[in-house]
Amino acid sequence: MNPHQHQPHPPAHHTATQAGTQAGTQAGTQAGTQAGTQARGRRRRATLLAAAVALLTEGGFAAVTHRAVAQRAHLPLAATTYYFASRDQLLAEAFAQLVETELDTTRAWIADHGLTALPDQLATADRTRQLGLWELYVHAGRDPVLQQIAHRWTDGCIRLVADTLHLPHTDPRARLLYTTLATLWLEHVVEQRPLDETRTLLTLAMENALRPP
Amino acid sequence: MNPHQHQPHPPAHHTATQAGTQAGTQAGTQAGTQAGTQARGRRRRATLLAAAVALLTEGGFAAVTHRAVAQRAHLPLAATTYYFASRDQLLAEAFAQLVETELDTTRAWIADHGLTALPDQLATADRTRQLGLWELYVHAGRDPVLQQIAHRWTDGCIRLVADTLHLPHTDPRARLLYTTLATLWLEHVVEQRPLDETRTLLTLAMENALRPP
DNA sequence: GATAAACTGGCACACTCGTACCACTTTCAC
DNA sequence: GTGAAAGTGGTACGAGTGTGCCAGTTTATC
Repeated sequence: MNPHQHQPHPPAHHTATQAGTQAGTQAGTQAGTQAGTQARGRRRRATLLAAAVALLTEGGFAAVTHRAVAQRAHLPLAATTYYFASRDQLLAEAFAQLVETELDTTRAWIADHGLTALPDQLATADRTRQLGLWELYVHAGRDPVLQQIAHRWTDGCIRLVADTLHLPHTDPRARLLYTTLATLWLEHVVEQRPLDETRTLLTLAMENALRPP
Repeated sequence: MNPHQHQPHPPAHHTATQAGTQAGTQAGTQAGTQAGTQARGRRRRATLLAAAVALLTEGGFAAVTHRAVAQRAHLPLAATTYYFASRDQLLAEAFAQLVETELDTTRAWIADHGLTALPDQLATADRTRQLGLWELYVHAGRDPVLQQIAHRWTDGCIRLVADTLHLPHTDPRARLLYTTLATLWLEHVVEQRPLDETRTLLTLAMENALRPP
């Protein structure tokens, strides 16, 4: 029986990414059941999601089709509609996961190398992956659910900058530095501008942001 | 006879936007001929382009299909493939035109209201239009031709900021201010963040950028 | 007028897409 | 065990896509 016939979605196979979307829909049904069977199902779902992220990374979200995802995950086509209510939901979760991974990666990188070395991370990082990320970010403007994730992403980045500079999360200096950072990053990803320029501008922006008012 | 069968593209019905793509392809053939016939053709091409821009504006570039463009322009389907070698070319020219229009609009607005009032323009402006614009900007990262247009767009914006501040085009202060501006703009378009915050941040960024080093 | 080129518009091919459908097997609670 | 629920996978439908094709018409040049 396909669970999407009349209900939004059954299993709790998700990371804490789309909490707001379906919290509170008849919480009683999923009480004691679904424990053993779903171990494998959960794995399958994760495989599909990973495949979606990979495809997104390589070809933008136009590449994330049910068939492509299924093939990539070595699973039958119908598995995609079984574990995800629609393509939109698949995309949303892929976006959320991508954002989370990206934030973690960057956080670790900054902890190791410092903020000024960020341009070097740009050079190293997977450009097409970030292209997909930004693609989804802009696309998020057309979809309320995605918009929420996009907002969280920005907030995460701002917090990241603030933490690195040992500033409070709401400090406008961190906020402003992030805006510069974001554009430089986006321009690097889209236009592939020379790295030297980016490096220079970033240092300048940091000096600017950190000198006393 | 369809001109796209074996040649890239025949008529010179284009604004000076994609100069690099087909300059120098047998310049002799289009000498004295094609002057009167093409008046109407040129108009049709422009109509199609306008339709493409409109669709882009409303539904992102997923909405720009041959059929949709043709219907919107009240022209037969085949006209789209006659005047544009492919959908990609249509998108590229639509992007170029959108960029040009947007730059002009913003220039005029700044001339009238000043740079600090830019957030108000954001509030007024057509959000979905700019969503389409940014969509194409990011998408440009995957296509060399579009990438070039994207680059020109950024340069145009930077120049715009520099001119407004009466700074030389290469002044890093203008460059940096633009980066902040761009992110605030993008965030407004995608995330619909509160306008007050944007206003405050912009003023802060301007003070920051303009005070002496 | 005649000839060639530019242009027109209807049509269909070959394809991909999201998703519904359904017979089937596995797992779990009793 | 037995029956219900969860999970599986093959298939097909209907819609929409880019684009090629081609018999026509209009226009420009001679």
